[in-house]
Amino acid sequence: MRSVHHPTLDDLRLPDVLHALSDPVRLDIVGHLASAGGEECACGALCTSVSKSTLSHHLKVLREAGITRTRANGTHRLVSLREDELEQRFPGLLGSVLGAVRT
Amino acid sequence: MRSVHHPTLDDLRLPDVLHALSDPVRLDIVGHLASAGGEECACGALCTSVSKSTLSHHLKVLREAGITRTRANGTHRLVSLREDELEQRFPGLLGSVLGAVRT
DNA sequence: CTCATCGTTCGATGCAACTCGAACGTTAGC
DNA sequence: GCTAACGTTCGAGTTGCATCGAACGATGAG
Repeated sequence: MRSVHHPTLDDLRLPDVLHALSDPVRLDIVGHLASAGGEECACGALCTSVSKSTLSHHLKVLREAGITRTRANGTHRLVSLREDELEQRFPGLLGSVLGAVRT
Repeated sequence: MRSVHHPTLDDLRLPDVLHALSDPVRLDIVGHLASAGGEECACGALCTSVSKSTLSHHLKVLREAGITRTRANGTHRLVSLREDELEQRFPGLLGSVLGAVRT
């Protein structure tokens, strides 16, 4: 597959991150990823409420905002949270969002 | 003046708060309010890069998301952050955003 | 090689958001 | 009252975003 682009930490911008997190579907995806802890979550398992093209779009938004990392594994993709990196770039942000999402 | 509506803490929703914070102009406004500490900031002093109608729109978005409080004082309005209430509803969220905005 | 699976991309659609200027209250002061 | 200052609301224009189905590539299995 063609390798997908992941922004570096310095390229992350706060408005983009907040915008990526402001959509209920994406917030749900991030919540699932967080509760999975490590690296996993094939795309199809992340959200069943939207079509696969819509899901692909949301994963792209999250990836380009720097929130998730996607790597290929055979015919499917594994998506994971860039939790440690985000903590370094925007300390406490993801943690507080994840805390708030469980309400 | 007709009193404006402010949502109660229970009515605040995370996606709305994140969306309100995802716009650079509004993020700038929130940053100014935070650096002011207490209650002040007449609307006109918050942002000079947009027209007054646009500024009014952004302040409405912030207010309806539960991020700011607006009260009338004669011919102008005083806007303040609902910092303590937000901390209670979404612990750590506003603090981490304010920390990230100073970058 | 062929085929099924998984995900991306494309094109289109509908809706929401940002922006502005103009017009409209509201209020304070004269 | 009249006027000036401040902010909101309205109408309009432009843009961006979420969503879907269909078509396309890439990969592993048989």
